[in-house]
Amino acid sequence: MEIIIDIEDTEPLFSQLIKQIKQAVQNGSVSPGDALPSIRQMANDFGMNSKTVAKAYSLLERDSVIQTRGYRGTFIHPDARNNCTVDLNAWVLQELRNKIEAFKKAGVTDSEIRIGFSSAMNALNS
Amino acid sequence: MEIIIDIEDTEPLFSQLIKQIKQAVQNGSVSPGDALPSIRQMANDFGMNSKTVAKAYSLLERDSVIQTRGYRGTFIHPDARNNCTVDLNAWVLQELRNKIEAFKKAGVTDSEIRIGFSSAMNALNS
DNA sequence: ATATGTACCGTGTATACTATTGGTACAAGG
DNA sequence: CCTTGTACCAATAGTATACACGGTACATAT
Repeated sequence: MEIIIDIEDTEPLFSQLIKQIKQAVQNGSVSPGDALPSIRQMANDFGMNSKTVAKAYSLLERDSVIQTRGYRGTFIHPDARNNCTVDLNAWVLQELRNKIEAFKKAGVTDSEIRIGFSSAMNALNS
Repeated sequence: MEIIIDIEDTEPLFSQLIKQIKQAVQNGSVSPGDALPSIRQMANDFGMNSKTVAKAYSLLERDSVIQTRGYRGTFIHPDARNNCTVDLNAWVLQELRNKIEAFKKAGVTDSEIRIGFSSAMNALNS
């Protein structure tokens, strides 16, 4: 598995890491069950903070691309190859587009939509 | 109809204007069919820019609280009393809350939701 | 000429928000 | 003592955007 992190890139580091790992899974560079470097290991190798790697790992686990087994380390998920093609964000995007389109047809202003979105997010966080 | 605009208030001017007019309708200070001051008139009376008043008027017309008849001026909508209780923004808020709640249950991060929202808004504007 | 609402171009400012990153500490286990 | 993953709190910098404002122009009609 070959990973290249470009600090100059505008793309966030954790996002780069996710992409690279998913690519490695799809390339076949890594197989289900393979062990991944630990969070701190990975952080040292690329000069990143361990929190940044942890963020990437937690997102990858949510998507069932990897599996964390606590102190035993992190491994490629059995169904990694399928799961890393599923794009949760694309689903979110589509759903939101439909809603926003409906709002606009009703005459709602962009500003009002944005304000409503902010309110909704705040309401669900407190 | 008595209108009071407070520049010191943090609430936007156009928003204050909308509220006051809706209140006047509900109070009965104005009745359906009554004429409203013209945009420029209203702007002069309160020392506001005419664009600010125009914004308030256009939103009120969208909500069918007032009716603009071009060069003939602006009047209170026949169904103003009912329509000014309908809150379009509340509807938007509720719809978005439902969607966001569904996203969160699926494990989508707040950040990802926000990014998806931005993307959707941009996509529908270009 | 004057008045109506509306549309387009623009400017600036202040604010609020958020993503990213970092540091520290914890429980569980070898 | 070492590792594993994870949770908490904090600071920074950058972005985005809402808001108000200005000017000009148009078609319409008195």
